[in-house]
Amino acid sequence: MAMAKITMRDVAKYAGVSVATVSNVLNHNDHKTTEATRNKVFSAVNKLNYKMDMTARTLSKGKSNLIGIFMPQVYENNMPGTILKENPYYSEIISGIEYSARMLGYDILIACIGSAEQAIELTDKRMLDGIAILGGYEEVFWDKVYTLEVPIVTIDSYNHERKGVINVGIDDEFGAYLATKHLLSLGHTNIAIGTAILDYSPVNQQRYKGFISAITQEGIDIKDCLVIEEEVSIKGGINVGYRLIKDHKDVTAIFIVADIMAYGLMKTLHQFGKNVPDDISIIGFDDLSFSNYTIPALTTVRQDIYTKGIEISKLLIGRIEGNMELSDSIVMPVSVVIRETTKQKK
Amino acid sequence: MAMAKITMRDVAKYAGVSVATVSNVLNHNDHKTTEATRNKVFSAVNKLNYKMDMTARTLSKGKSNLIGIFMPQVYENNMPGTILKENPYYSEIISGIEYSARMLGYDILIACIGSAEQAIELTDKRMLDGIAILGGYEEVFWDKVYTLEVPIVTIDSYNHERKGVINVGIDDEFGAYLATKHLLSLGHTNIAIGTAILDYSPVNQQRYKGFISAITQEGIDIKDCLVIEEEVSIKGGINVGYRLIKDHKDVTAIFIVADIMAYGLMKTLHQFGKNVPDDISIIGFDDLSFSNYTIPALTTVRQDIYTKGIEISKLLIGRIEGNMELSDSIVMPVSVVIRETTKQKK
DNA sequence: CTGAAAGCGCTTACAG
DNA sequence: CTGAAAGCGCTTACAG
Repeated sequence: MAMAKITMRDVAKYAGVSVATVSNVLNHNDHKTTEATRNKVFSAVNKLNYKMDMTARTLSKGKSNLIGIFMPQVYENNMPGTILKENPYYSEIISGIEYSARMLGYDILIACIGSAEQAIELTDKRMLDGIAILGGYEEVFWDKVYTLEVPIVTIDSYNHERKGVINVGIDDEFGAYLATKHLLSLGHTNIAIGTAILDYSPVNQQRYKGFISAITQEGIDIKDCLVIEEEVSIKGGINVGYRLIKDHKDVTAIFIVADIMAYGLMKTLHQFGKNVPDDISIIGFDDLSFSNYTIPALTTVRQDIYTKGIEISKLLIGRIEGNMELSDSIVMPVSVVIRETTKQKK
Repeated sequence: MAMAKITMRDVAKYAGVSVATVSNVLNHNDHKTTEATRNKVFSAVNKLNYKMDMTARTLSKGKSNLIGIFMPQVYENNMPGTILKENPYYSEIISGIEYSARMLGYDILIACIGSAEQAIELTDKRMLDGIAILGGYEEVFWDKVYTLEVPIVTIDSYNHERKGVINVGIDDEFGAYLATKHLLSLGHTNIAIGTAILDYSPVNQQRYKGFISAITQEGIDIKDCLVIEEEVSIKGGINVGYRLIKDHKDVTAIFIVADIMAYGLMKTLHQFGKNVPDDISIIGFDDLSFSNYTIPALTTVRQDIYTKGIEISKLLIGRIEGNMELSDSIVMPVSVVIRETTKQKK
């Protein structure tokens, strides 16, 4: 039953040429072959339904055409999980990375990693041509990962420059500024911010800066603004809600740094009988595809997550292939999309 | 800068043994080596920080320890996307597959595929040891894919048996039966079902059967029940809502076959000023992690998606490794979780 | 332009 | 128990 595998040898024999020539034809080293030879080879390939063995090619070229997408292994309720499962942001971005990589001739290996060592090991043992790293990690993680000699692209990182790593990010500060401006323009003055733990999140430090600029620019004392730091997840958003309800009945608007947190926040506010946006206006960040469908629909800062994924592959592969023009870090645009969770202050 | 790669040769030399012996030690062919030899080898491995080159190993063993997760390439608004991005069901299941595979020593390659040929090509060229196929496809797709000689596990398939392929599924019929029973127990008699296009979805044919059983058992004429067929997505759910609003003001409860559709349905009903559950009760299917946080929280049929992913890897790898005891198709349990979208009929 | 040969880093009979 | 050698299916100088 198991048919013998068709190799280049078979193709070579069938076409009446050498294995080296088949290789040259298939690798489009056209200056090394004549058209007649190429035709013979291609027709043999079709006839025999030959498929290149990427494993052999990888071993011999030292290049796998495989890129790794690494993301943090997380635990909730003691169950191992992944950021993939927790936050649709990652599904959307991976979707873009995969599509674009495939178009460029690369396959995707995904893995959740608990340490830099795991990332390094996988990269080495699978001979990955490059890796994209999703999620936030501590400084020491990056120090280790950066010893890898393959191209790396980080996403939303703020400390890549020192190592010459490429990053695909957005203007977090400006996005937060716009969000806060929007709240301000609606007449709100008692505005809170719901954010990730700032000490651990450079991204959110940027967003907080944007928040401060807008607030300060309006002549409001930033010290009067409530800052609530919680985990970036639905549960984190729920907690933001509790803390808001508990002591701060005077807050009329909140900028919350992730749509996923906004979902949790809305849930808590609803539980406590608060109406959004009548009692409190909310603006999120990300514009996850679901945000258009919450009730009420979430006003948020939009970033084009899928396109971000596409750019990640383009840059990473650009660098892998030595195309340095394509290999600079990029900052993608943000904009606010106004839906139903923000409203003029009463 | 680029350090020379450490290979088995280096380890062998350092340990003062042959490459074959290193290989035997590392592959735990313990009956072929003495403890003393093993110790020498392991300490050389540590000393040199040797990492097995999986590419070489794959080529030589014909086994990659790589498994493929394939899912459909979809398009929305002419943009290429993936089911990953559209439906959290897939993120959750992939999360489980990845975790379990990793624990068992396998890595994961993901790819969106537009045809059976792509699946076959990837499997061949990457020498995948086995594949998990997510999503629904036409008969002809399966006919082609089943020519592959590696183990395959399908998810929620109803036509795998003829080919001896393993499947991980749930009791769709029973789940739907329970859902409908729940609605019935609340006094509803005019119950609709929102489903995928039945002709294309064996899974939903099963669910429809469960719906029919419950309805019929109650003495209600199934012909009086509204059946609305739409795509499984938020947009599909929105359309279910439109169609429900348009002509069927007498329906007081609906069973909708996917939580993701329920989200869209709730959105439409809200837009038209219908209150859930006061005006209409909704029960979904899946229990996506977000379903606990919709407003109101969604009553639904729970399946443990993450665990399903874990089982998929276990079965697939079990079969890859020839452990046939572990290799039967399994049907995982379902249960209804009552939250806030269903209510006693007024 | 084409081919013979060595090499990529492993594994696996086979001899000893 | 250990090692020399062939082989997995490619690519890549090198000769011709």
